[in-house]
Amino acid sequence: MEYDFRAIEPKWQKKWQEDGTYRVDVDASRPKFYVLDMFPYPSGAGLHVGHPLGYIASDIYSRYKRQMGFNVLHPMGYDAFGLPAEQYAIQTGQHPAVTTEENINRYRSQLDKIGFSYDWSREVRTCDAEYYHWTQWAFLEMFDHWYNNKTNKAEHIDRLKAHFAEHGTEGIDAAQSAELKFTADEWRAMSHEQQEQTLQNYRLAFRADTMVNWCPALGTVLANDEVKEGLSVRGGHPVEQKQMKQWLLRVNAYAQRMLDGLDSLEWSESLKEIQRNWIGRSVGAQVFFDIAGSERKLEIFTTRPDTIYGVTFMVIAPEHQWVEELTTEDNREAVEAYIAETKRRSERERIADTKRVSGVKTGSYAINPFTGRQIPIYISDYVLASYGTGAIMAVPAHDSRDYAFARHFGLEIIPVVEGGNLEVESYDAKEGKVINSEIINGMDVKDAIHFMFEEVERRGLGKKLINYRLRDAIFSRQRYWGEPFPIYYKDNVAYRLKDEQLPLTLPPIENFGPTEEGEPPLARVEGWHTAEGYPYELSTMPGFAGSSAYYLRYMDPRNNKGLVSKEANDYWRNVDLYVGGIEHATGHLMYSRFWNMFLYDLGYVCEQEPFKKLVNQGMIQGRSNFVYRVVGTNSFVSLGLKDNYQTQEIHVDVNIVKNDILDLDAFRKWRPEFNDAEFILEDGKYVCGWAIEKMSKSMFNVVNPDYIVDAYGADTLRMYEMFLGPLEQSKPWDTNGIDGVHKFLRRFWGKFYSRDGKLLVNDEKATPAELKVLHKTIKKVREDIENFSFNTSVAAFMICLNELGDCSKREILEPLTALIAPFAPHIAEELWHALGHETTVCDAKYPEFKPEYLVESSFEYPVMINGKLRFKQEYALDMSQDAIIADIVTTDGAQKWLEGKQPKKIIVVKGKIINIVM
RNA sequence: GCGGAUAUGGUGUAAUUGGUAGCCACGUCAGACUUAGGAUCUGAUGCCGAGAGGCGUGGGGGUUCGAGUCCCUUUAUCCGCACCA
Repeated sequence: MEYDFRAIEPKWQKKWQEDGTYRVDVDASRPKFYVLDMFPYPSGAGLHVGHPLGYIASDIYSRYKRQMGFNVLHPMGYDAFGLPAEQYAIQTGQHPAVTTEENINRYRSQLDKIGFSYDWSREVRTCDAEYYHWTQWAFLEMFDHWYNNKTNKAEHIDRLKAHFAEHGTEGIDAAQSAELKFTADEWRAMSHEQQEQTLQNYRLAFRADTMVNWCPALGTVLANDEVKEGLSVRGGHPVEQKQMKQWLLRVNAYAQRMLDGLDSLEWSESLKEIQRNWIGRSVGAQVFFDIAGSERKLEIFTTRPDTIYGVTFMVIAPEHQWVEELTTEDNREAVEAYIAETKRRSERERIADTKRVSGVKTGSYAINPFTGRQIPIYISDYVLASYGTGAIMAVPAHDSRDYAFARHFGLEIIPVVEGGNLEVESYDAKEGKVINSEIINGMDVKDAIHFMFEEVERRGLGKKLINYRLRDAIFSRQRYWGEPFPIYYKDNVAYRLKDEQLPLTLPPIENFGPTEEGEPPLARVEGWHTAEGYPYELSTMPGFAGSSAYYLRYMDPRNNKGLVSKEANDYWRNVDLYVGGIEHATGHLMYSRFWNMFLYDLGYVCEQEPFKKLVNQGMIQGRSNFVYRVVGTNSFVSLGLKDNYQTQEIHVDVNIVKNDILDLDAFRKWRPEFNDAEFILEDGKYVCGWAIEKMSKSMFNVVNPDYIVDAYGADTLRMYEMFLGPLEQSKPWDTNGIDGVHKFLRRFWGKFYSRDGKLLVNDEKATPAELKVLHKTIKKVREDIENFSFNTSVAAFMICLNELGDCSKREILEPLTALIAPFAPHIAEELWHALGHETTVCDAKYPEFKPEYLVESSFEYPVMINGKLRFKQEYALDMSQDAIIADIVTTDGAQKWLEGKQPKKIIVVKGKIINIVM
């Protein structure tokens, strides 16, 4: 009987679904394990062969953990709100809800064919009202809370109000947009509107005027992680800086906790490093500089207070709030021109020529608080309004940017640290002896920095400050297809809806574009206001809103009283294993951690970190194939002969090429213009060229998993994707090796059934050699699964089969079937039943490794390492196989050690001792 | 510029973690069976060399009895951040 995967796979998929094999529930009697995939955005293109890579790996791990006796939560859902669906809607007029539904159905049918062990009863979709109810709820909780730096957690806004009423800002250390100071009397004297305005300075979800990334082409603002090199990540449209009133999340409040939390996580070092960079903690000093002839003090931030004696000028950003004030009459024209030009240049242009030095004098002077000297204040776009205070003290001798600026404008350069050659470049290193600096002369730079932190505070010039590059997340999008804000406005004050008014559902709409006045699409909806007629917020939430807490919702997806019940959360706690792409490092993975920590502060969840262990699967690139058309003809020349002709390279659909050999008939049928194509073959074959490129429709290199499943079966697809190489590594999809894996499954089948369909399995006793092969495989595969080294475990299965020869003994095959089940669940299920089992193989105990089968003799043996003898307890796995037993010991150390001892064996390789067996 | 990662046959990769480099596959070659093969099975296959033998883990150096693995240096590729004061 042949291995008929086309019959087997649908049969078991149907059975699993009918039986609810993968349904899980809270079960206090068993340990839990939570395995999560990053849920997909259901795009119109469907899944390609790269998407399931991570899903297969996590599925193998889930199934393995389940067989190990864990109660495994392994859910799946859809991140269904988002820009592409809306863009598509604008183009076609189709409602995003309709296209999203279609896409989801397509995804589901593709996923189902691969045999995943998802508990689909827990499916969530971020665009369902019953789901985004809890996204809105979490937002309102943030609106109602502020961050207390003293207790280091979020607290209710009412406590803050009460404090203000009694003590004003005295004694408050809060995460805030701007540092405010007022007394209780002043607070009480404020109008309601003013008080609300003030509270926005503290709320964790707040509304503020900020500089935002505005993308005119998309008609919306974008978060920092949605912009790359001045272009939008989605669509690649130019992005400009613009002042707008927006909702924001005070992510910055959690910067330190998010930084500290990284140490406890089992994430790759590179991913943690990306997050550390993104948080961008830097310790420095806030220093106020007096301005000549003004009451004002110019606030700057510096990490190098030790160089303050070398400050010869100041620079403020073109967007700095005091630009106007600091500009003197005779410089006004030049300053205005400079600012106009800066505005005209896009963010992208600014980034592109960072080498260009530009700037303009304000005409004002600051006073160096340590030297008392007057120094000019400049405006330049190399200082960013968004970092620190938007103003710097310039030390041209020890900062390369200040150096370039000083050189360009002929400003003074005073060295204050010994080292480097200031004729050529600045000396930026934080090491050396301080000079020309009165009170700190002769100190080492590192000591001087610490000394100056204290000195600045002693003199009342400022204080030591920790600055984070992580910025508060802009939370509103001027779009339709997202979660509505449960917010309405009255007298220009934002109010929240009551919990029982949630969810505020997204109203239907026909025209998805912005209005003529440039307002978001929701402005078109008549009746988009409360019962009393107060207008709702018009923008919607960004893509990351829905994905920030979805892992919590899976724990209790149908709960209509809360995001997740305490019971469910106490049991499932957090995600033990999270598998997904590294592209979410600074987006989703940051926001989720923030969101989770916030809910943790409020006591809704019991774990501070959402994702304990995280594995980033590599990207699967496309492998394109080419044919070579002889120029001016319709004949195509095979790769090896193409140099004899003048040819033109044409992408050919990889689905009609196998092992780089072109299917000629399929090619002729592929496109009308190739109907009468002729071929110049080598060895009777047409060999195609190839290249590694991004998987995309236009390169005809997209491989649909459905196609692989139809041709080889889901089990082959699963094992082959794992066999391709290490999970974390990016690699091109290449179907060339798939036959090997498929052949392996056929041979595995062949152990159970003869060609004429007779069951070969017998109850003969297995030999020690066969048991050794089996247990060697069990040991290897179990270790590999724990290490996410799935490619080597697939290889181990193949070796096992090679070594077993024609053994068809139940004693061997039964554990082997259970062992392979996570990788190839369909064939394993079929064969498991052929062995006479009634229950599903998913619950078969995962075979245990018994070392006694591997060991002929177990002993401690010494190994020569760097002339020292080290003892190792090891299993003697073929240790002596090809080694030579030496008669004479040649190494001095070994000879000394061996005096008076009787070694059994001395293993020598090429005349050198490898180990000594006593 | 800063930070991180990677580099092994014609290809994807493996290496008991410092101990015989190239496991397992793909591909290629040869053979068997077959009307046939893009099926199946068997064998060979790092490179040079007829052979003995020599050379081999991006390049150069070092530590070691012994290095793909550790150290220094250099090159290339990929990824992240980037006027962050």
